[in-house]
Amino acid sequence: MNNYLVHTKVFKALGDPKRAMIVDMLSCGELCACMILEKFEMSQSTLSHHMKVLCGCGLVKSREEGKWTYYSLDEGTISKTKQFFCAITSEKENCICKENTNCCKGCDENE
Amino acid sequence: MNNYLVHTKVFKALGDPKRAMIVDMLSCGELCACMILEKFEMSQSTLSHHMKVLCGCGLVKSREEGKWTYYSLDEGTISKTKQFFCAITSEKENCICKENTNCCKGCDENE
DNA sequence: ATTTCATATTGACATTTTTCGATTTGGAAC
DNA sequence: GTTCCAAATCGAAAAATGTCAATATGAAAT
Repeated sequence: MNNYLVHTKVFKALGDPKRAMIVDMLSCGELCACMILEKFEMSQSTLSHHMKVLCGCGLVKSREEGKWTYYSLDEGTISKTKQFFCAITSEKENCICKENTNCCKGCDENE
Repeated sequence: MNNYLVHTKVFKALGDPKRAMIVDMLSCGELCACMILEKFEMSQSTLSHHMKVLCGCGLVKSREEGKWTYYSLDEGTISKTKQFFCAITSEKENCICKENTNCCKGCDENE
């Protein structure tokens, strides 16, 4: 009935245009932080923060190699998020709209 | 190359678990504000604010009837958002990762 | 016209987010 | 072991967000 939090974290991450652009960039394959930074007008620490948000929600994976960090999309999270998006936007048997009154009270507090 | 803002606004709206739940509820058909309010532990003014955010990004439509306001999902926005999500997460010919350096500077300022 | 009821708006406050410059960490190259 | 460089973390400031109580709006019923 819950774990909305897990999926909405992904949406929140994609809710920032710069992060959505970073995801777009990574769609063709992994890139190191410095490559991404080159394309944007933002400080290195800000980029690092955005990457942390993207990794934190599971949308992006990171891989260290020497002094470089390579980022790439996590296909598992992507397909789960698509499923979730479809689920909440399409009619279904066991919809929460059919549950008892107050079913949603407190559903969003960490799992 | 841009209008990321239009779509990320939808993600931002879905980035709040309560709003995602509201969308889920509306997936089976329109509901009036009081019906939605019944299911949640939040004040009436807070709900009204959340509905404004959902309508503001185009995900939800509102219809007034007497003193009631009915809300329903906007299928057009839903399918456009799905398309956008697929676009930024899958490899493509004209990906921004292939564009010139600094292509993304300022792309996110209102269109 | 008054009252009632559903919803929107306002004003305030606490929390979260975005951003930066400065500093730290840790691998590579010298 | 120093130096150099990529990236992460820290600390702080500004902006945005979530929330509520109080008030306003506006349609319906009396």
